[in-house]
Amino acid sequence: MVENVIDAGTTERTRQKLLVAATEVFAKQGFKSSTIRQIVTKARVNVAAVNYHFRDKATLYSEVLKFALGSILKKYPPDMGVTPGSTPEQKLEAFILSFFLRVLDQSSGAWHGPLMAREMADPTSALDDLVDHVLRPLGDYLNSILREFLGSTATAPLLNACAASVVGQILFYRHCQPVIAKLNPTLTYRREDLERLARHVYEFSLAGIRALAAGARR
Amino acid sequence: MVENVIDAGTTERTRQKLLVAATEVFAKQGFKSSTIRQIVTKARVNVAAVNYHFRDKATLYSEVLKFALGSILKKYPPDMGVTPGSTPEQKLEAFILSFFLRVLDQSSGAWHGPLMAREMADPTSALDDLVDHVLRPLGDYLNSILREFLGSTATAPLLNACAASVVGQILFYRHCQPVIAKLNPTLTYRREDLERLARHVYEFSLAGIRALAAGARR
DNA sequence: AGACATATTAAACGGAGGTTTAAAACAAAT
DNA sequence: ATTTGTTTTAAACCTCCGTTTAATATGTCT
Repeated sequence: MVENVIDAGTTERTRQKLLVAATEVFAKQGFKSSTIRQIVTKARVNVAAVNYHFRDKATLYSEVLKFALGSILKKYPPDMGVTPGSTPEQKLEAFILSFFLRVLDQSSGAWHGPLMAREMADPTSALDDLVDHVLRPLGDYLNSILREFLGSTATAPLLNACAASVVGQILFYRHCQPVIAKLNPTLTYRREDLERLARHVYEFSLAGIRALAAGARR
Repeated sequence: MVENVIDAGTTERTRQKLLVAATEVFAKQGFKSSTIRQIVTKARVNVAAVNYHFRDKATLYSEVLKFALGSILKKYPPDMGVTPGSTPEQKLEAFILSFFLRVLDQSSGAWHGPLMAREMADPTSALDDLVDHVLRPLGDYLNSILREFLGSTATAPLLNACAASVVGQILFYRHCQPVIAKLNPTLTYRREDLERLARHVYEFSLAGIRALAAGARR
């Protein structure tokens, strides 16, 4: 049993290797379709490692989700590049761009987008944490920006509908990516492409919000 | 002919019972997580029935998808209630409302919305047909409406971006329904609610489109 | 009635998946 | 060097799934 020469002595612990490999597999295939044997093969560890270091497959998934979400908001904070004194327009544009980068970042090891998209569309028990710690604060922040456009008398349904309009335009590119790739094969998601898409959504939304603000004031 | 009491001795053929049961199971759980034994139990037929009447699980799924999509477009055609002579505004509003009804219709046996959402986010080999026969024609029709606003000189990227903005606002309510239910538990999807949401998306989008049309003309 | 195609059924097959086990390897401390 | 606790390993276990089989039932036509 001493014929193991593949790696001799990395310092990376097995647990960490499993987390990294599992993140990619879960992001690409979802919880149910991913198999423990796929994960341990990619991590180059034994089949029993998952059940030893984590209790079972579900616990591993939950740990992966927590880890991925913690790092994504650190990398692209919602208020990136703006100060409290910035204009509402600047805040909105920054929110939209950072949102685009967050969900469509394709740099290596950025599996946050696919992971969250899967969790939203096909929730596991881990969704509650996701909503409480990430999505609700994000929505509240967007609403605070929108209130600056719509005035303090704006009704909650109007605020929510506008927030949905902004976020929906962005998430479309994530949730429908397979379809978009077929309908529009030339579309890519490099940094510059995302900035162009973000600018479109910003201009489109700004006009929509201002029109509804004018309507509400009447 | 679809809604019938479950009765051991009805004249409903096994094949039809399988289609109905499979539609619900696939819509609720997705292709991979659904099992043949779940489907045949709900249909009250033998385990071998799927492989006898359809060739295998994948073919059954593909038939389910085809059947569900055929009926939904018949029920809510994209141009419902408008004539070729209608104004662009009327066409756009009709397109948005029919889209909302199509993806969020909650009448019993309406599993089209969840089915398509799953297929878009996590495609099987059936996606190709879906794109060619349903989604591409739908997109072309929306583009033809948008061209009436943006002028014949509008670039393809601008048209596509506007189409994405319109469709994205609608699909948000479908793809993120689990999250929306947690953030905004009071939101319901009765016919009147969908008409209100459609009106919001229409007004929001109309302002966005007109602003971009003005910008493009400059 | 008999003959023939079509449907249905219970049972089993083969494979894959998550998990467990028990032995071996390793590390640190005595 | 021996002990002790932790980690890794190969192998097996057991369940569930999609599919097949071979026998039985159900019609249909003459």
